[in-house]
Amino acid sequence: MPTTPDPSPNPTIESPLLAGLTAAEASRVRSAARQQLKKPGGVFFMQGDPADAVYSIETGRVRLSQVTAEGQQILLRVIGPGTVFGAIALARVDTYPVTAEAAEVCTVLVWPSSVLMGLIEQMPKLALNAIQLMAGHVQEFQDRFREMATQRVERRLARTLLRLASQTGRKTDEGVLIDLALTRQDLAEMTGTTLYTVSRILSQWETQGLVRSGRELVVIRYPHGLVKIAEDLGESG
Amino acid sequence: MPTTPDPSPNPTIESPLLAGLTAAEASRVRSAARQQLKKPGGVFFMQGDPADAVYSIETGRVRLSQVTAEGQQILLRVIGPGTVFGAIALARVDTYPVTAEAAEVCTVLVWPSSVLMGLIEQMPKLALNAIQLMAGHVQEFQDRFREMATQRVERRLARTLLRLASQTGRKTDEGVLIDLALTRQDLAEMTGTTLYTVSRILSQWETQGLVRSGRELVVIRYPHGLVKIAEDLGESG
DNA sequence: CCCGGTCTTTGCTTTTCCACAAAGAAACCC
DNA sequence: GGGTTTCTTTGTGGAAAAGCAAAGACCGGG
Repeated sequence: MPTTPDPSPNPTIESPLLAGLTAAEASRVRSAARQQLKKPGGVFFMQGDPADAVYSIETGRVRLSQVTAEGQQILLRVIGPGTVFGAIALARVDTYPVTAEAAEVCTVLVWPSSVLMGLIEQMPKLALNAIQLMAGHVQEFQDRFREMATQRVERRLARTLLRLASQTGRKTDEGVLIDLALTRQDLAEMTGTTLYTVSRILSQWETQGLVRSGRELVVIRYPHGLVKIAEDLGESG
Repeated sequence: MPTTPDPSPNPTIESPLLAGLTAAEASRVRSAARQQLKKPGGVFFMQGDPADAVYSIETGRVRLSQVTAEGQQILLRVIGPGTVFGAIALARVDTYPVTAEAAEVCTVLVWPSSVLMGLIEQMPKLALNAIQLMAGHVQEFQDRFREMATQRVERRLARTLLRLASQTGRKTDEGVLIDLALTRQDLAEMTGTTLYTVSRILSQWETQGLVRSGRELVVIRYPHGLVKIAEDLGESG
């Protein structure tokens, strides 16, 4: 998708919250945040905690998960640098609906939501950025809801892997490596199935040469094959 | 759920977009909208149309649906007076991801998104309302995604009916009538299943005395029974 | 009042996927 | 390196739900 070239000479990924702000505004917003460091497994907030801060990832990956009333866990997303999370705190919602935990060593920016709301009142652009962010999430989950409602496991798994590959994939000479330690259980929780089914499907794909998989490892050797499954081009495509 | 009493002496339901604004501000925002009338089946916008306006329902019900690449349709929600839709237009998204169509005779307020964005720059409160709105949608679809990922059809259908009942239910001496013409196909599309399965489950519930169902009709005779299924209190509850 | 369309039900078959069990493989930790 | 833990694979059985077909029910229009 070469829609926009990447003009950023900056090695740090800019938070989308700050997009389009003047340098002065951006630095003002940034300086209103404090920086926070977490070790792998460290928890930013738990589902049910009071929602009082908004986060933006500088480095590392964060897992967002949810536990159902019956105790089943699902993994909503795994997000990386430049991604904002906890933005729900801007909506006077009382508690976070998800748990956010560091998958790796992470540094993040944290804004107390009252502070950020104050800034929003002074910088409409910031408000529109926040709206845009939220809108993106609405779309993502609408899409994933539809996917869950209409599609079989195999296709959903293909999509999950492709999504992960686009977010966190690293090209190697063998193919695209999902550069993130995910167990079969994790993949199952993201896809809405069981670890057994994930394992079976990966095995099958492996014999077809589409992927190579191992312990907490998936390499997509032939992305087009997965795309074909994900989009059901069938036998003819 | 008698959490909040209804203090509004106003017969018209206030758009949540205007919540907390001063009367002057509210009327200014309202007067920036034009009113639009649609007959049943009339389309506000189609999935894929340029997203250039935000809507708020005054009267009537609106169906929001989506068609997958493979042509399968799903019904995302059926919304009523006071509900805002098309708010995605605030996010510089190019096209609407859903189709909005009148389920009944509808009157709505319409803001061109550029106008509303201009107002947002002047009224931070309006921005926060929009954010809140979006956040609610994110939550809803996260929840429904999780529901789809973890729960069986029967329970999902129970939840769908309870959700509909709370939004659009009308108490009768027989029970709670879902006051909206929905076919089995519609219910299936909302629940993520097939019309056959919906029909079977409703039949089963009917023999148990939980509901009465007919052509485009469902009456919940014993809501607690559905809640039990929805929450899986099992045999013991 | 009959006809045609839409909606619903129900029986049967097939597919998909889950659930459990058990064994194998890789990583970890003294 | 032995033992433990965690992760993965694979076999088997069974439940849930989809898909298909056909008949019945309801509705509206001429």
